[in-house]
Amino acid sequence: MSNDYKDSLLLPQTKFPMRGNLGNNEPLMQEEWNKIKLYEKRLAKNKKNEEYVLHDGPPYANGDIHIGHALNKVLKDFVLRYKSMKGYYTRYVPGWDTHGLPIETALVRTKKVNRNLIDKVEFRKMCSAYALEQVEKQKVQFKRLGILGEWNNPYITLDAKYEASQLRIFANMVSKGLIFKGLKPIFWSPSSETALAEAEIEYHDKKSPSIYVAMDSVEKLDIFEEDFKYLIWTTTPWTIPANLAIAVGDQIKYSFIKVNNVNYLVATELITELTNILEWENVEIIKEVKGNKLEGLTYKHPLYDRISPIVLGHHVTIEGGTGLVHTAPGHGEDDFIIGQQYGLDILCPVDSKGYMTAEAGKYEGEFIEDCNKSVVNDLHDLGYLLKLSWITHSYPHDWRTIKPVIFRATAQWFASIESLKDDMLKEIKNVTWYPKWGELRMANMVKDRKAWCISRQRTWGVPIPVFYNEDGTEILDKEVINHIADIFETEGSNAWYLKTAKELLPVGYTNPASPNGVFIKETDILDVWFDSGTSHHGGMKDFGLPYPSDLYLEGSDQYRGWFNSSLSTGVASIGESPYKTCLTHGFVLDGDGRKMSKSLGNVIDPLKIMKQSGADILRLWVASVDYQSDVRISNDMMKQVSESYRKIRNTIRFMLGNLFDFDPSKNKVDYKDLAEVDQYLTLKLNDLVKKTINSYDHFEFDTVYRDITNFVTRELSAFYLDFTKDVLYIVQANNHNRRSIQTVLYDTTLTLLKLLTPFLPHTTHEAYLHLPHHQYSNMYLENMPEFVEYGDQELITKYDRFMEVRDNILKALEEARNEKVIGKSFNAKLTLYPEGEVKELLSNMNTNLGQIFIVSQFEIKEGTGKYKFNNLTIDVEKAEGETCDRCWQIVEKTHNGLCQRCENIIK
RNA sequence: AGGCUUGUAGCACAAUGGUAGUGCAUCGGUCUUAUGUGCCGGAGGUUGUGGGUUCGACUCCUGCCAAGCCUACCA
Repeated sequence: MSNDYKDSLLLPQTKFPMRGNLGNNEPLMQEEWNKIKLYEKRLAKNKKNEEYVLHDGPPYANGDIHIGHALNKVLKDFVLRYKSMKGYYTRYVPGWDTHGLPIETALVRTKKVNRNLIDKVEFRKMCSAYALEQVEKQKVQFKRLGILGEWNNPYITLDAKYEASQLRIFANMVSKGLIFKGLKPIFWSPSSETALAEAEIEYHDKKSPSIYVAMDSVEKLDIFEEDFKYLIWTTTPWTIPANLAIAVGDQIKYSFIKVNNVNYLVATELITELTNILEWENVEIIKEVKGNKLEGLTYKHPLYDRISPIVLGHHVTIEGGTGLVHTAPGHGEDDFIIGQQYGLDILCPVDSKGYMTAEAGKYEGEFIEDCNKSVVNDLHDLGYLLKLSWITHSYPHDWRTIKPVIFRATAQWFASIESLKDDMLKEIKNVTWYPKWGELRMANMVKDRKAWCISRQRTWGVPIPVFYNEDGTEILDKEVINHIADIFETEGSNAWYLKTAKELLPVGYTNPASPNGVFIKETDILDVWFDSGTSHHGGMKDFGLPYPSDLYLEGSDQYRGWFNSSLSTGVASIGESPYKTCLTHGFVLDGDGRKMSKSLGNVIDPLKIMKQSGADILRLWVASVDYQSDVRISNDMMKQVSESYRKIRNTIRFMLGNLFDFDPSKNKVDYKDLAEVDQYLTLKLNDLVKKTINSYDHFEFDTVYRDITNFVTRELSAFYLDFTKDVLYIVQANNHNRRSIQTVLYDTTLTLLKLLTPFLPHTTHEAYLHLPHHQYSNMYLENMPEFVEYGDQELITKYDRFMEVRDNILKALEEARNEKVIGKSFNAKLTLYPEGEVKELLSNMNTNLGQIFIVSQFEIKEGTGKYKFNNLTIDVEKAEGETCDRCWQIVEKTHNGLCQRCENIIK
């Protein structure tokens, strides 16, 4: 019986299971890593080496992590693990962004907190507790991904130390004159008397008056020497008192038209529409003029004795209205920007409750809705109103009171960007950007940037540490702010609310503008982008990490966000970008390339994937995609990645199995003594190392993934591991050929485990523990393999060519199989008839070719065979003879069922 | 509307301006000494689309379409 000899074979033996069961095993492994302090161990190993710092961008502490977080953190772990295994001293301090509106609203929603009734400090304490809960939750989820770092020593923007650090940057910027106060229109809710953030706005339909108003031109023009009126349209008549300009589009064509002996100027393309709406008859088009010719002309305000200019506005369109836009810088974002450009006042004759102020003249005291009526009536009486109708349109409302909101200019704090721009642009050039277009995108963004509004009328954040004097002037004093920073550092920012101004100011502080020693505290807080934007200090320098960091790695939305705010504050305070390299990843879309959303039901949950398939599967997906553009994820893709994972895992398992009796310290064969094909494999592996290290260095993880999987499938599984079985299983344990092959397998296994550890840290560690005579207690303590100069390029060239010839031979064997000449290749007798270059090649092959082709009988002869290829013809016949019960080769004659080779071995 | 980006086989990715390839999936075959495994082979493409430059375009230019990020707009 053939089975009798099975025990005499050296079949693979390993306890490394075929299935990973990652969902269950990974958490146990992570616990173990935590217990043995793996992160610290690796750091200690690199202690004396060069430092490499990836500074973590803080995720917002709210909700479960989503697939985008997973992509981000996994990519970071790839970099960190790779760099660590390269020997760099690579600390990783994770961070969290914990202030801001979403947490305020989460409390209001989930904990039913009534903001109007609760004490400010009490509310802030609740926010803090909630944020820290979220941090802990996300921490667990991030760790589940297999990310190593200082999870017990993170930077959190609500920490007292962090807040203090942030204020010191603010103080620094104050001392450089970069912080100033100005007016800016923002969403304002008269019903709740508060500023609103965009997130607190709901859009509802609202019925509004729609009015067309004619305003008298002051000048007559060379090209049109008659009086005329500028025609504007608005749905907010109450803003007419604040009108300070009319905006036109510079490329839009306008026409002077005559209707019932009155001349109007309107956009040419809107004449027909307006004729209908205004029920005009006999419209006479007189002259056309381009918008840019109108700039600088003036008109009379219809209600006041005021002359205002015609200005150019990029926002002006001909999609509706008249093509001339009523402009009130105190009541609209664009109006405001144009106002800035033209040096207009920011007139805002409306108080916090929505009543007109004295600046509105006769309308003082009227609520805006009433003012609408008054203004319309007056315009009508004065003959400036051409039409009043009512329209229903989508309009912003206060999400709580469901009452309409208005745009209202209010005093805000700004950080000057203008004076930093040149330095920022210079720094952008010095940063290395991945992908390359990042530089362009960033530069464009910075060029367009206006002053940064850093104040928010909220509660949950870092207070702006400014006091007001008795005369209303603000105290912008570096020393004072640093003093506040010191207080925050020990007491936290609640001190701002718990202490009086006197207690907060330095002892004995006086100011000429406050002769009675009375000071008022600012109530605004800092924009959360200022929080996270200063993390290069609070989360980096303060942790003993160098400035600038080596790498920032975030999603492409952060060009506008964190990269930008960090660069601003970095250049402002240090004069240098906080990052040397900036690497961005795309967004995760569904299988069809569409954005994920709850309503579409196409959201993929990383926690679920990890539970079902494992973090290593998720990580391998990250490795497999071109993350620098947008990436897709779908169940099909996860299936594909799982297949790929199984291939890798099983190949490693097979190699481990064939190393069960291999001790490198005793059995290792020197390179020069390896069989030729074993040398070839060593060289191919060496090439893989070179390519892979290079790809890792350039953050090209998908190339690493592809090169490795190709190597595993082609070089190993389909070639080397297939034919070497005839040696590994059959010959004596200590046979030189066998040890030679095992040397390659050992080298290959260890090298692959090393190269794969950034991607599959759980799997490689598990496999490593099953690798006989491994050196360290943990895979992660190994270093990356290094490229070796063997100087044997000729051997590679020769074998690469041979592999092409091999393809032909395999084809011939396949055809013979289709013709039922043979089944498995061991049944075959293979005869080659090479010519020319192939003949030369084969004669140079210093190896057992029959073994490589896994045939029982092999010959090279002169002549012509049945299967024809370039410079090679081939015959495949059924091998005649008897099958050896042990090695299954067909030989001419067996003794007791064994071939000569096996008989010798058994003895 | 503007800035930036992406579009190659079912999927993931390649291709100094020079015959469109690799892996996975699929289909067919084969082994059972890697067995929830291995090996071999086949099929699969007007490179989103219309123009242009060129002897020659996946590659360069341009219009359009689709998708994504960020701005802005809705008076």
